[in-house]
Amino acid sequence: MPTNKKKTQVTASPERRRELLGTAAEVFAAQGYNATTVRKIADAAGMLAGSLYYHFDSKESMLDEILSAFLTELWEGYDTVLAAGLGPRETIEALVTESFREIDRHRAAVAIYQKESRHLSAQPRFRYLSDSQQKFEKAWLGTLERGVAARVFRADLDIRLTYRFVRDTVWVAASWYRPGGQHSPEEIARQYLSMVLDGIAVRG
Amino acid sequence: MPTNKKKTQVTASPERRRELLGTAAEVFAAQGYNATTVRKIADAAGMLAGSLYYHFDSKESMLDEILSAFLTELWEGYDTVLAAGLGPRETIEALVTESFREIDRHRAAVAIYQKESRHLSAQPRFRYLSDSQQKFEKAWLGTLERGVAARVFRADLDIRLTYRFVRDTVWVAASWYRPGGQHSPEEIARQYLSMVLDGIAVRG
DNA sequence: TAACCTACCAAACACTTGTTAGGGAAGGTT
DNA sequence: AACCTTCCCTAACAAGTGTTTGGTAGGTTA
Repeated sequence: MPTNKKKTQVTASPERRRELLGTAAEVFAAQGYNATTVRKIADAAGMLAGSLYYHFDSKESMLDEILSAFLTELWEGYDTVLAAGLGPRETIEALVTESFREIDRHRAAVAIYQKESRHLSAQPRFRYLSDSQQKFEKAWLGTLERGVAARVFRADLDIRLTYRFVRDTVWVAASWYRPGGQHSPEEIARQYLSMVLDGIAVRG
Repeated sequence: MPTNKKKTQVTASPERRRELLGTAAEVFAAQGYNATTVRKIADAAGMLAGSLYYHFDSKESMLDEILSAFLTELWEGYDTVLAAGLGPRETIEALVTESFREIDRHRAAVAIYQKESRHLSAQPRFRYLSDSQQKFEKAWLGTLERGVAARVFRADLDIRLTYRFVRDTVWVAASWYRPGGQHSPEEIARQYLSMVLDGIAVRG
């Protein structure tokens, strides 16, 4: 018999885990990770604080699971886009669209990631956050550089500034986006791309 | 003799208060408000936790003072711009430039504001955060609408989306901006404006 | 010198925090 | 009927939290 299983995972059902992680993510996103007590999570889930430890072995592991699940799915989509061999502009368009779809699916996780990733990435357990961020930068910055070289993106801008600009414009949307609103993720992506690529000024 | 003074403000010197608020703001910005203990602040200030209460009457009042001081100064600058009677495009340019100057001066406060304002604004004590946000929206959204009417901004974009776009792209900069870097606030503002107004794509 | 003020320390307080241990009810399996 | 599994509760724990109280070294004033 295998003995190295986590004790809390021996009998807990995966569906219930996902359900609880969902409510935990909502509370984390709304109140912030540190301001969220396990009792608040338990309240939102309709149970008592101690009962959470039947499914998870710590508050931190809930956060871990939420973030890593999100990043795993995110990179699935990104890698598909990056492997498609598109041109720079089309790659940016696809990445932005994919990002908004991800915000649509993992709104809470994205919000948490935005608020907490900076000071979490120092912890060894959340090392994968920095790794992801580096991969992220490589993908976006590389695409922008290709675009400048191919003369589809302007060459007179500081490219790192442009990178941060594009990156931020996409992800901060998670702070106000609500699924089921009047705009679909694809529509929001279209408008964002239109602004980033062509600007908001009327062309003279 | 006046008796309605706050007890902790009777003898504390304002200079020392500002000094301590500065280090507190740094710690809040780096670790997050809730994750920051008063002992950490005291450590950073080279004193013991209890000694902070000679200058301030609570941890929350430190946060309050940091945020309200920032917003007061911010609106001083904004109101000057808005009262200048500039055209829509020039108003946007001036607001963005002013914002980056504010980020330069109150980097920590801006970072705190960004992370915490959402869930703080529910508290009655921080009501002024919502007030400020409303004023903010009125100023920016109004200017954008004027610009669309005057045909200097595109009419084919969702204006609320544009507002969020412009607003967010400016303020998230506080999360990566470091004073004394290679770009001055004005230079960063110039490049941001160039991207927002004209886009990053090469004009065909 | 004596009284006073400023700015801090030392030590504790009541409370909240994440977490654990043991138990038990419901329902399925043998 | 006995047993097992799943899922939660009750009740407590130790550590950490913001805050208070009383004291005190050193400078300033009377």
